[in-house]
Amino acid sequence: MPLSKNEFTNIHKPLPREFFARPVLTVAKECLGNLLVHEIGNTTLVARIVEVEAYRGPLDRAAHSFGGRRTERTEVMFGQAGIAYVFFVYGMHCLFNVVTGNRNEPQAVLIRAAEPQYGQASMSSRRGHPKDIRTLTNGPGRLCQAFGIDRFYNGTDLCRPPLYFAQGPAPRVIEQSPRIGVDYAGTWAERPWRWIDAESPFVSRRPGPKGPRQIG
DNA sequence: TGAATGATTTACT
DNA sequence: GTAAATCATTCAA
Repeated sequence: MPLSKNEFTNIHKPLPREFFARPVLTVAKECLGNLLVHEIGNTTLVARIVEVEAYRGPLDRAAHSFGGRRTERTEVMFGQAGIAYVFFVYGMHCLFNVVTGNRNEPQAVLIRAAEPQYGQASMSSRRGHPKDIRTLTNGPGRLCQAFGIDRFYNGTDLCRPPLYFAQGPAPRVIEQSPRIGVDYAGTWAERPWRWIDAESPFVSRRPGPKGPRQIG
């Protein structure tokens, strides 16, 4: 669905730092529907966020900052909100997060999937022209590749170009479920800290055995 | 200095 | 459904 004229005018207005300087569970849910914008080369890439996860900090076994672990990699999560936390995993993929909360609260929102709005051809090219356009951006690694987000964006400010968030249309129905791929975190992995736009075909995984829970 | 491993994706049975 | 790809980060020694 294309953006309305009003939504289009918002594309060049980055969300302010105050949006991110709130508890991670709040920010994660409110990221849904907002736009991820990347001005790269002569192209502007825009996609509507439809799937996120919260990584809550020292008490969350699934978070890199579990136990207050502060290393070169996790350092940006201890800083101010609105900064990118991008890390490299499995020897081949980058994952994109935005830091939330106050300083010294090492928490972040993982952006897992989005719906392309503008610059789809550029995304497709970067992804190797897949047949199914959903695979352009329906996973955290795929989204990074489509958007040209690499590890060098770690620590950059997301409250200004070239990479930033903008206001977009909120989902009509939001569902939540356990986070993906963090079973090792035990019962903390079962906390329903994944949120999706229930009506989006770009969500990375369909409802699990028990299914996500509708919350509005 | 070395070994283990991972907030994934892809190809294949 | 399962397995391979592939390397920065982490921690132990």
